[in-house]
Amino acid sequence: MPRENKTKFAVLGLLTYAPLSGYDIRRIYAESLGNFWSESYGHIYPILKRLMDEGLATREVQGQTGRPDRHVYTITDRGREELHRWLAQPAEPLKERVEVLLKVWHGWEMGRDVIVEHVKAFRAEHEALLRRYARYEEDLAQHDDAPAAYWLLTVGCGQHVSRAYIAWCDEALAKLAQLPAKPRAREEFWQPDVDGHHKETT
Amino acid sequence: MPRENKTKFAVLGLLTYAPLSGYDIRRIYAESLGNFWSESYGHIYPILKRLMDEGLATREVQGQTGRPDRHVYTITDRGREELHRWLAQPAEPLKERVEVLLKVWHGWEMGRDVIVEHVKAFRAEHEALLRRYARYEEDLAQHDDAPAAYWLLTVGCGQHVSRAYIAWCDEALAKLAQLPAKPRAREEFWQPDVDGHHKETT
DNA sequence: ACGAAGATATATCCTCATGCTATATCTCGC
DNA sequence: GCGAGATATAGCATGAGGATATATCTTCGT
Repeated sequence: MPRENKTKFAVLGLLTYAPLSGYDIRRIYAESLGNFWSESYGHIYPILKRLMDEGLATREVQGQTGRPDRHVYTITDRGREELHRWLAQPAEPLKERVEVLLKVWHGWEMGRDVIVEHVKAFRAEHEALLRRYARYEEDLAQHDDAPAAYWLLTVGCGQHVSRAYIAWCDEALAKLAQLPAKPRAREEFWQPDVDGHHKETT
Repeated sequence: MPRENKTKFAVLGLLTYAPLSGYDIRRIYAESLGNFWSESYGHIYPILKRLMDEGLATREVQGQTGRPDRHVYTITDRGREELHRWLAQPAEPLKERVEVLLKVWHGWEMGRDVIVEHVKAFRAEHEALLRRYARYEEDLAQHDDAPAAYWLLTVGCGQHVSRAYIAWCDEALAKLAQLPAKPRAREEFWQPDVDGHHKETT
């Protein structure tokens, strides 16, 4: 079975709350779903068109004086069914690409100090995220709609994860401080292990 | 500036440790880098070909009796320079797509119990990951090469994150237990807020 | 001894995802 | 009155992902 287009469901999901245009969706993304679901904005318009073709949404073109027309999409009953079908399915396992870890992994190739900088930057990134989560949490706390309870859960997840990353950064920085600073000497290791004593050159 | 092909550097990075074939790379991925860096195997062979075209690696074809030939790639000095150039650059900010959170976000649309199942499955996924990390950590602890210190750091990160996810799951399950089970009644909320009292129907 | 299952090995295909860019006009502050 | 930024839709090129094709050898159970 081919992979499902997740963007489709993210967009469909937003349409359950109100009829929206592509531009609206993009804006709402940035401040809510964007916390845990990266979206390619260039993908939204094609998806909206497809939703219409498949009968999962209807489009109403609102002519505006001066500005380009607003294409407002409304979810249909079939669209809602399709969303429910997906929501009921188990989520696929997480696939991560943590670039900073790919760099850390090659630490010995580059030398310690470069890695230290990467880890520090990563730490700063997550401190900024935590501040962002706190702001969003405050916003949500103001209206106690039932859906907001679920939205708050997703924010909580981001907070747990960012705190974990920060804790790891601190731990990693402490460990890095005890490693030799020099990068590898070219033929120093990973030789077929015949003699059993390949030490680093400090 | 266009986006950089990260796969290229992941592959190039592995080649710094030994000359490898596409098949080798795929296998090594699965058990080491795969912990934090998902790779599309269908991408590895084209990348290897490109590395050769760009003079970043050389290829040696080892004819084998019976089996297909092994194409073994060796990194060149230019390849190593290219890798170093990338390693020195700051990592791009993390972009996540946590599918389970996208489902949780729509919890009110589906009803509580479906979400509870998703969270439980997510929890199990990370407990399995933690077991995997523990095994890998043991393996690494056996040979105390200098590069292994960096590899251990990446494992530590995975452990922090998985523990954070598990903690969040427990917290979320407790909170979910206190929410009403019923999914939303269609026109119950997100109306333009004229009257200020839209309650859920429990 | 024989077949099934799985490892070894390279490669392609199609779709999804991403980020940049194009295009056009209005609004607001300076 | 002019530039910066918001409003609005859309296309393009490349990166990423996963299923599948192909072919042979090894290992294990029966």
